[in-house]
Amino acid sequence: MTVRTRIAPSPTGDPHVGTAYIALFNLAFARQQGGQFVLRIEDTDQARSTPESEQMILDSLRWLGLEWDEGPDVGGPHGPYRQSERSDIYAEHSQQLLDNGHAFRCFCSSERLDELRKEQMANKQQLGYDGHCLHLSQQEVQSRLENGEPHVVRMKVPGEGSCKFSDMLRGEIEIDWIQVDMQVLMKADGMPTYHLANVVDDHLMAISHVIRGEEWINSAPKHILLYQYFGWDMPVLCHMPLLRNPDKSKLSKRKNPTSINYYNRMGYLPEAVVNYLGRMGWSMPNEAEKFSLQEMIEHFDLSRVSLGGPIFDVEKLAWLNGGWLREDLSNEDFAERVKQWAFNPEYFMQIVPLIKERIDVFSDIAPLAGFFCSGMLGITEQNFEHKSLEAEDCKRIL
RNA sequence: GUCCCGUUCGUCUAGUGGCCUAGGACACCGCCCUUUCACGGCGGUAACAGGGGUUCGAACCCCCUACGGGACGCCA
Repeated sequence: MTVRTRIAPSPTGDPHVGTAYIALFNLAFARQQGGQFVLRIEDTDQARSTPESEQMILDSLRWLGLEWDEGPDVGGPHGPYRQSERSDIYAEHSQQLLDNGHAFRCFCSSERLDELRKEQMANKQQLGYDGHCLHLSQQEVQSRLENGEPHVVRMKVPGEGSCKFSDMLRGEIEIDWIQVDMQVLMKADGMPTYHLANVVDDHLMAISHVIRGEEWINSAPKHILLYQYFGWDMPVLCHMPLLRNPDKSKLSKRKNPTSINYYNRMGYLPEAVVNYLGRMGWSMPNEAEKFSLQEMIEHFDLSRVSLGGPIFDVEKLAWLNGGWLREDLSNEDFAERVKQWAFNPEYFMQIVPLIKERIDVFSDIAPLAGFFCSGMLGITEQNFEHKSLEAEDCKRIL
C-alpha cells in the first residue's frame, strides 16, 4: 500500500506554526515511507476564508521547505485540492447519505439551538442536538423544502453502544455513541462541514494515514461512522500532541507568536524553525539536537513521538538558530541571507523614502531606523515619530 | 458539567521489566579561554505526580487518585 498523507489547513488567518508542525510530521512520514504528501485547502468556511491567507500559508510552508507532491498550485491526479471547488462532490455524497437513511434534514434555527444549548448547560446535561427534526415525515420535509426553508443535513448516530478504534500511537480508544452529537454535515449555505468534506476528500484522495492534532480525537467516531456509511476503508489514525504555551494551554497567538511570518520577519532561519518543530514531541534515534529536514526524513519513525504536549520554547529555538547560523552558513551565505532578509527590494524600498527625508549622511540611518533590523513589520511615518520604540514594543505591533 | 487524551529535571527529551546510584540538550550558576561582548571548553544545581498491585526485580505492565490539557459550533 502506498503511504499518502496530507496537511489540510484552513485559510482563515496567519499561517500557524501548528500547521507547519503537523505538516512536517505528515511529510516526514510520507517521504520516509516512499509515499506522497498532499496539501489540501479546507476553505468551506465562506465567512472566514480568504485567498490572501491561502497564499500566505502556501508561501510560508514553502519557505520552511515543506514541499507537497499534490496541491492547489501544483495540481495532481486527485484535484481539485481546494474544497470550495468540490461542492458537487459533497452534495452528491450528502444526498447518498440522505437516500440511505444515514442522514436527515434539520430545519432548526440557530436561535432554537442556542436556546437548547443554554438549557442543557443550565440543567448540567450533556450538550448536543436533541433530535427535534429526526422524525419529520416525508411530506413535511418535502413541503418545507418546497417553501425554500433553510436547513442543514445532519448525520444519524447510534443511540447506544460505543465506538472502538485504534490510534497508531495511543492504542485502543473507546467512546460511547451517546457522547457523539448528530453532527451537521451540510450547512445552510450548501457548503459541507469539516467532518463531511474531510472524510470524503481523504477517501477520494487515497489518504492512507491521517496524522493530525489531538484535538480531533473526540470527533474520530463521527469520521469512522461516515466511512462505514459510505462503505469505505478507514485510513490509519494518528493523533499528535498539541503544541502548548508556557502556561500549558493550547498554543495561541495571545500568549505566543504563532505566525510563521513572525519567525521569518524576526530573522529566524527556516532550517532552524523546522529543526525545532521536529524536536517537539520527537527525537532522533541518536538524540541529536540539530538536524536537517533531510536527516529527519531519513531517520523518521512515527513511533518515537512522545505524547505529552510540548511547550513551545522560543529561547531554545533561538539557541538552535544560532547554531545553524554559525555552523551551517559560510560568510558568503550569511551575507546573502541577511541581504534577502532586510535589504531585499520589497522590504527595503518601503523605508527608503522615509529615511531619505531625514538624514544627511548614510551613517544617520542606524540610529534613526535601527528598528528596521529589529524585525518589525509595519514601516510607517508613525514609526519614525516613535523611534525610541523598544524591541519589545516592536514585537507587540507585530 | 460530561467525555477523551496525557503526566521523567523550570523547559525539550532519552528510556518500551534488570545496562538507571535515571542519560543528553536549553536555561541558570561557577571556572577556563579572551583587551570588551559573544562563541567555545570544563564542571555544578535540578526530574520518574501520589498510592496500591503484578513480578525475583518496575520510570517502564495493571488499577485507583491527583493534576494538566483537549473536545462538547451551521469553525476547522
